[in-house]
This record gives sequence, structure tokens and C-alpha cells, in this order.
Amino acid sequence: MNDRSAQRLALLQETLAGGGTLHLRDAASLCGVSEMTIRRDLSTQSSALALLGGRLVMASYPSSTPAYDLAEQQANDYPLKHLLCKRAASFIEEGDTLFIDCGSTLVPLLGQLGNFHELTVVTYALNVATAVSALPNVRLVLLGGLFYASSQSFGSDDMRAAIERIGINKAFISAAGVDCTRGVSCFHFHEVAPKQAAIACASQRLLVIDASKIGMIRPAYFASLNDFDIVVTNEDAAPALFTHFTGRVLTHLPVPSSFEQSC
Amino acid sequence: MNDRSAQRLALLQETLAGGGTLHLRDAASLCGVSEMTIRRDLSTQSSALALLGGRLVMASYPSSTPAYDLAEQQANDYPLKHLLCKRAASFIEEGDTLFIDCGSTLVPLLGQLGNFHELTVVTYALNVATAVSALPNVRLVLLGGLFYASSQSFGSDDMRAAIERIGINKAFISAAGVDCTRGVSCFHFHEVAPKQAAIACASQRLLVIDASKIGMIRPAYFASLNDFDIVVTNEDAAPALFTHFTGRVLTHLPVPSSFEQSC
DNA sequence: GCGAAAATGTTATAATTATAACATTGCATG
DNA sequence: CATGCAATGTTATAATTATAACATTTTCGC
Repeated sequence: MNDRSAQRLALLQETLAGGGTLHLRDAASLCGVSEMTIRRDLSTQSSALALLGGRLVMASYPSSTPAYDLAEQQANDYPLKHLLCKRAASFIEEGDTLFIDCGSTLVPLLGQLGNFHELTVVTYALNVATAVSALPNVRLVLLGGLFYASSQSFGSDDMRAAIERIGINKAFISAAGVDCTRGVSCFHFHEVAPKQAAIACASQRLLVIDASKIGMIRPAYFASLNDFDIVVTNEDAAPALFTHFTGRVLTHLPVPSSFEQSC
Repeated sequence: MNDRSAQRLALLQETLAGGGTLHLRDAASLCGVSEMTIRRDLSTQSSALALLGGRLVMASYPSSTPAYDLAEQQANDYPLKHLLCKRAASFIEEGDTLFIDCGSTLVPLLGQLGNFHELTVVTYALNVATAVSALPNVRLVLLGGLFYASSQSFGSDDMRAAIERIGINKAFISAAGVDCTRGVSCFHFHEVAPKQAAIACASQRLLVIDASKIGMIRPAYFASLNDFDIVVTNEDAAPALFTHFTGRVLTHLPVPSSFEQSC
């Protein structure tokens, strides 16, 4: 399996580059070989294509990867993020203009947006934009620029200026690290400008983080914990987070029990 | 089938809003019903979800819709666009910075980009951006703004200025209508600014249109035929196009036979 | 509570898709 | 031109997914 096989995969990949599915039967006739050969191509060579129930799809496309495999460990992770986003969504009101940060934490929030009549979403993340573009009730503003694959988001010099021109109501920010004394940080420096601009412009700022982020310090610092009005996190994690927290009082923290403002 | 059913679908849609697939088995256990019930929900109510080989996906997501159904009439249309794009791709050179227009015509071009070592793609279309984001060898610059679902693209006041700041090498432009005397037009007015800016800035301008567009006049005029250096179209359509064409001579028109410069 | 109708579950069966085993073709090398 | 090996095709069988039929449960009006 080498040259011919690779060529076939290239042709198929080319065909599917724009998205869509291709039945194995059609893929075979397109390449002028039998279905079995296509199957063997896929299992021998590694490619960007995936076979999903007899149909070929681009593996990198968002809808092809399993989102919720009950058998996998992700089943532990996903419901948590879903829960956090459900809490976060309780702060959304009809007509809001929301800034939604990049990363996977806030993705389940997007599903909740269908429950409103009219919203506006501002984002610099491609995965967020793709999900929101399918919602007829949500106006989408994508802040463009150069694409960074690592975070599926865009960076640009005038990101800050672009955000300042928009009347953002509520900012939903995610982070890769939160430390009581060292503040809130993320992995990629190009995320700093949009995050800071959104924090500066929004009238309400929400930080949404799961417990695993607490105590972590990541390369790109972008805010102090005090810059946020609301922190949404796991209940069991909340006390640990605020041990050395000396800033202003957090309101509306949706952690009903077990949370004590120990500072 | 009404209330309960709709709620289940809403939950599933929420779960899949961010993309990914959900096995029917998992969907059933998530909703606390049998697989059969989910199947019935899907077949009774219409929703944004699709069942693809035992897995649920968002139907609106690019990778879920069949791209090339050999049994359908699209099989007649797609190969043509593929052919046009193959010709158009022959003008691409290593290291180029390409402007790629919105619409479906240029989508097959994106598959060809994988054959190069390093390229930069500038676009204001979400579907183009999604496809290009999967290519590791292509730098992607997305021109953002307000999203227009009708053309899967973005519009913004400073689109023109943003394009002028980028050194665009070759502009690949599509159109919904081309008329010998009335010029080149499209359906949506927000497309005019980016198209015109790209035409103004690029050092080489290519118009890619299939024969069905010739003779059509659409609401939004954006260029004269003379503004383009190269026109890529079906061979049989070329002569008709240039009957009253009095502008400068087109070079590199990749229509080897049957084409006569009748002007 | 009773009975009808809707909703859901269960089972059987058909259709499709996946895997494995073996047959055939085609190409390169001596 | 025979030989061997890689590539592909064919067929059989297993596994999965889809559909249909019927059983059971739930819901709601009376």
C-alpha cells in the first residue's frame, strides 16, 4: 500500500475538503476501485479522512469526532462542563450581547443559546462561530485575523479596537489556569488581547473554570481574579479558590452550599 | 409525539451544539429512553439533528450533508465545479497569498491547496475558513464581522481597509451573474466591498464561473468583466461570454479548444 | 378508577456495514 | 517468460444498524 493508495486518498480528501460526506460506494466508483480497496486504504495509511457508518468524512471537521462517548473517560469530563455552562447560562438574558471565549469549556454553553429569542454573540474562536452560525436566533460577530490552530481562534492587531466598538453586555471568559495570588492565565499569548478587551468593555464579566484549572499558572497572564464579577466553578472547588482572595465581594456566585467567603 | 419528544431532541441538540457525534446508544441512555424512542423522535419531529450510520450529528454542520451523492443530480454539478477549480488551481504558485471568495463554486479549490508547501488564504467566508483551517500547510486569515447566513460569510465596515493591509497575490472571485454589457454581479450587497477590495489589491484577478451564470444579472453589481485578468469557465460557454466583449485581451484563459477571441 | 389513545419498550427480521479469508490480477525482477 | 510479491477483487460470514410488528406502560378525560 503506497503510491496508488495515497493518490486515491488524496483524491478523496480533495473531494471532501469542502465538507460533506461521501458514501463508500461512491468513493469506490470515483476512484475506480472496489469498496474493499478504499477500506484498506483507510486502515493502512493514516489520513485526514474517517469512515463513519459507511460514509467518508473529514476527520478534522467538528461534526465527525465523537463528542460524548459514554464508554470513554470523556464521559466524566463533559457532563461537568455541561453543568458549569448550565449555571453560566442562567446569567444570560433575552437580547444580551455576549462575548464568548475560545476553548472547549464554553462550548456546551452554545447549545443553551437556542432557548432564547434574540441574542448576539461576539467571539474570536472558529469552533464557537461554527456552532453559533447554525442558530437562527443568534446574531454572530466573528472577530477575525490570523488563525491559530492550537486554540482554534483568531488573532489580530486591532482585536482590541474591534471589541471596543461593540457594546458587549456579558463576557464569558475561560482560562487554563487560576491562581489566588498570580491571577488568571492561559496558554496562548494571542488570546490575551481579546480577553482583556472583553473584560474591559463588558458590563458583566464571568469566569467559567472547572476545578482542574485551580492552582495552575500558565504562560499568558491576562487578568486578576478581581477583574471578574462572577466565577462559575465546581462547588467543591470554590472554597480552595478563595482562600487568599482579598478582592471585592463576588456576587451571584452560583455555588449555593459549602461556599464560605473565607476572606 | 410532542412535548417529551421535543425536549429530548432539544437536549440532544444542546449536547451536540458544539459539534461531534453521539452514538444512538449514548443518546438513548442520556435521555433515559430506548434507542427506538430516539429513532422515532427523529423521524416524527423535524430537527437540526441527523442520524448517520447509528450516530447523531448536527445536520447543519458541513460534514454531515452528502457532498457527492452519485445517485443525485448533484453528481452532474459537482464534477463541473471540480473541473473549473482544477483549472483555477493551475494558476496557484508556491508561497502565494490567495483571496478566496464565498459561495460554493470555489470550495473544490480548497482541496487542491493541500498539494502545496506553503500558502496563505484570505477569506471572509465561514465555509472556506473551516475547510482551510484543517490544512496544516495553509495560513488562514479570516476577515470577520457580522455573519450573513445566506452566503455563509461576514460583512464589516472596515472590510476594505482590512484587505488593503494584506498583500494579496491572486484573487479568486466567484459571481452569481455575468453579463457582457452589465458586468459581474452577486446576490448580496455585503459581498460587494470585499470583492471590490480584493480585485483592487490583488496583482492577479481570476473570475471563476460556470456557464449557468452567463447572461444573468443579479442585484449587487461589483465589477466589470475587464477588471479580471483571467476568466475560468466551461469551454462551451466561453464564446457566448465574450461576444460583446470589447475590453482588453484575456490572457491565460485555460480554454484550449473551441474558444475564439471573437472581439 | 376505567378505558382509550398516545408513548414507549421489546422482539423479530431485514438491510446495511465490517471483517476475514481466499482468489485473481498486475507488475517487477531475474 | 517464469516467478514472486504486492495490490486488488471476490466471496462468505459476522456485526451492526434499520424497520416493522406487536406488547406494555403511561397519560388523560370522564
